[in-house]
Amino acid sequence: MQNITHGRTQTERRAESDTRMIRAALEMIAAEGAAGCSLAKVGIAAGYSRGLPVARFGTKLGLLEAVMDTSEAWFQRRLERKLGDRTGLDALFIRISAHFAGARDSSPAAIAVYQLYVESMSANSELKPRMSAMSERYRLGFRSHLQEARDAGELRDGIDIDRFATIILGAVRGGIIQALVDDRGTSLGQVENDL
Amino acid sequence: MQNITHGRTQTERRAESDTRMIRAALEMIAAEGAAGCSLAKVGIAAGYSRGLPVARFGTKLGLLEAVMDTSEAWFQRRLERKLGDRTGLDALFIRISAHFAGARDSSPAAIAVYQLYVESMSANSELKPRMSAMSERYRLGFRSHLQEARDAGELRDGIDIDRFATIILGAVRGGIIQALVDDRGTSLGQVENDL
DNA sequence: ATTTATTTGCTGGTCGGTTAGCAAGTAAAT
DNA sequence: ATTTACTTGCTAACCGACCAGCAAATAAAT
Repeated sequence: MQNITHGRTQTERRAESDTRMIRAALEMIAAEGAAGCSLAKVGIAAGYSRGLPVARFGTKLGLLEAVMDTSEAWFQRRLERKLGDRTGLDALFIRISAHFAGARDSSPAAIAVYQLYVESMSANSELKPRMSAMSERYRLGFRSHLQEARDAGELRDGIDIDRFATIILGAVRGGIIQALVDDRGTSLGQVENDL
Repeated sequence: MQNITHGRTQTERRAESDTRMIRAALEMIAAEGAAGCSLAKVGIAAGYSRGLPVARFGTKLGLLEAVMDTSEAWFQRRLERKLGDRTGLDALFIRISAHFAGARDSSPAAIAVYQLYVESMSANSELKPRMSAMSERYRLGFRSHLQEARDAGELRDGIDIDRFATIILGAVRGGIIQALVDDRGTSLGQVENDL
């Protein structure tokens, strides 16, 4: 292909408009919730027309799922980079820290995911199975480190690692949500330290 | 007043329509979130016209605040009845349990409050100060029991009761939200036990 | 290499439905 | 009779979604 002056390939165009719309949706969800993130506004905010998001994602649920895809991939990359090859309690703390970090530096992706998560509590029930799956994945992440820790003798006996993983995930989420409501990160580091 | 046949007093009429509308709003918020709770639908669901909620609460925010008033009062009564005159760790556990209990028996009031709480994370920012205040009140509730416990020597030294209260509240809320998303109360009792 | 055909990215008009809120009216209590 | 509870008619704004069609990119034909 020549790509002489300003002509981009169709694939490039599509990729750019996709990422720009997802980014716009991310910020809109983080700022105003899923309800405040309308298809039309996303298109305009991304620099296109109000019709494009529906042409691309089909329906609003489609847009939200694309948002989830992107955000989860983002967090996963970030987490794996931080984890390296650590295991056990060491890895556990890093994993906890990664959850807090996403919210602390106010990454729209992290906030948007939390927003969608809590909204799936009742509304947007179509996202609920996806959110349950995500929770279970997170929980298993904690659980695997607890397992490693127990195998390595880092954990005192008589600890139900399934329960413990659930509690950790709950506490982490509760702390983050609290910090997001009580105006963005006053005591995030504090909570993070005591776990 | 005579109240001869079937005529109720104006105050009674008003009180009944008020409570019926609040109750309808409560259930609607618990089921579909604040966005899905429209003024018109509340009026109809309460057995009146679509216009009454506006006539009574003025604006949607007014309705939501009335909902919060009712729910907080409801929880407060319930809590005080359960607490009795207990103090210290004893009271702490009861207070924790009270939070879980509200969600476990699927009381619309409790669920609606959680819904509004998490939604205030970004949307409906007009409710945010109110939610912050509520959080602080809850946190101080836990803190006071921790204080009593420390004074009574029930607590080991070197514990920052402010931090600890924050963590407890976060963990409780995280656990409840988790249970509400992951389909209503599988592991609520579990989480409750381990605190 | 140039023209033609086809696909694809993108726009904007439009429709049906829902929303919050106001204003004017009716019914009921005082 | 007058105040108060409640209903109904209405408006303007917004929503998700469908659609016809333009323009740029790609493929096929010459």
